[in-house]
Amino acid sequence: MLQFTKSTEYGLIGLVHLADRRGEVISVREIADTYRIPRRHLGESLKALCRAGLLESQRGVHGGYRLALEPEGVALSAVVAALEGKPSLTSCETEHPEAVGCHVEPNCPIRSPIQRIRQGLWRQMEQTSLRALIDEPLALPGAPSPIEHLNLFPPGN
Amino acid sequence: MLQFTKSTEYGLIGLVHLADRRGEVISVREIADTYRIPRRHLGESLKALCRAGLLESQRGVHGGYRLALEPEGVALSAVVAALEGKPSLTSCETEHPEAVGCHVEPNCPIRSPIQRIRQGLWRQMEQTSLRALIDEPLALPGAPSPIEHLNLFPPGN
DNA sequence: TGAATATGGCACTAAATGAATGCTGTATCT
DNA sequence: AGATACAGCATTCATTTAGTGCCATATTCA
Repeated sequence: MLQFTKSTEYGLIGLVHLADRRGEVISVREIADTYRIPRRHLGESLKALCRAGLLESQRGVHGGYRLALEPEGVALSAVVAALEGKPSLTSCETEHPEAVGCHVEPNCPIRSPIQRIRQGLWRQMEQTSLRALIDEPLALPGAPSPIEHLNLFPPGN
Repeated sequence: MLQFTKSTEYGLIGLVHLADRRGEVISVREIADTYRIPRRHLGESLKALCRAGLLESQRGVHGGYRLALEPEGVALSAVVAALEGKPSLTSCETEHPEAVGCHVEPNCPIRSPIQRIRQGLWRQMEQTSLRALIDEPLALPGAPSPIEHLNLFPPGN
């Protein structure tokens, strides 16, 4: 499904919590207890964000994490990239489609359109900062011309 | 992962193929053979799109499917909704979070922000028509103010 | 200095999801 | 009547994800 993983979800919870108390070093234990999410899993997410340079860690008794950047400088895309990789949307969007056995090429009619869709979604995440996540209604992009909506959500679903 | 399912992928391939030869009734066999994708799986996708009202079917020897609407009237969101449901992005975005055991509420700091993200992505898919998929570079939404990109794709990934 | 507590890194198991196909029925054309 | 194609549902198998185990290293404090 078109859905974030738990790793990303936990990572975002952690980031928002750390942004709220910026400057402080906060332990995984505290964050996990606050939101009652799996401590170890949250830990793995924050470790990854640390490796990605979005967090700074401090070991030892009063250790924990803190933001390495201003909330304005952290893109949602960077969080997702660190925790689940850049999305491909379709399987043939790999670097070497043949290698994974994509037989559709060169006839595939959606390869390039879907790549554009992915790029659009990705760009939107690049333009969404941690700060926007925290305190503002998501600034929706200027609307392209609307299309007719027929049977958008038919009863069967 | 943030990725379409094969069902959606196959459905989009079928839709684009049908849009290319609009008005004609084309069989699953022909489409599957053209792109060398699993016939049965493609069939299930087109069945679902038919139930959703995006396609019309004709049974019998020269049966098959054709578009029920103009390509301008088919939103990407409708296709995704028919084939994999409206995305939730996070598990707590259900109608009754308590029922699925979301303990994070009411402390969850990302519930509302992530809902906005989902809505933004969804809106973008609502504004992307089948026609746009076929023949135009994806009209990217007017860019919100860009943010600094630091460590967007660090080496670790 | 040694116990306690925190992150760092890797690996593993179990549950959930997705991909693909099997089976039976119905409609249509020749 | 027989062949072909969609309709609907179920089932099997593979992949992905969620969660945890284990051990090492760093830091604080008694």
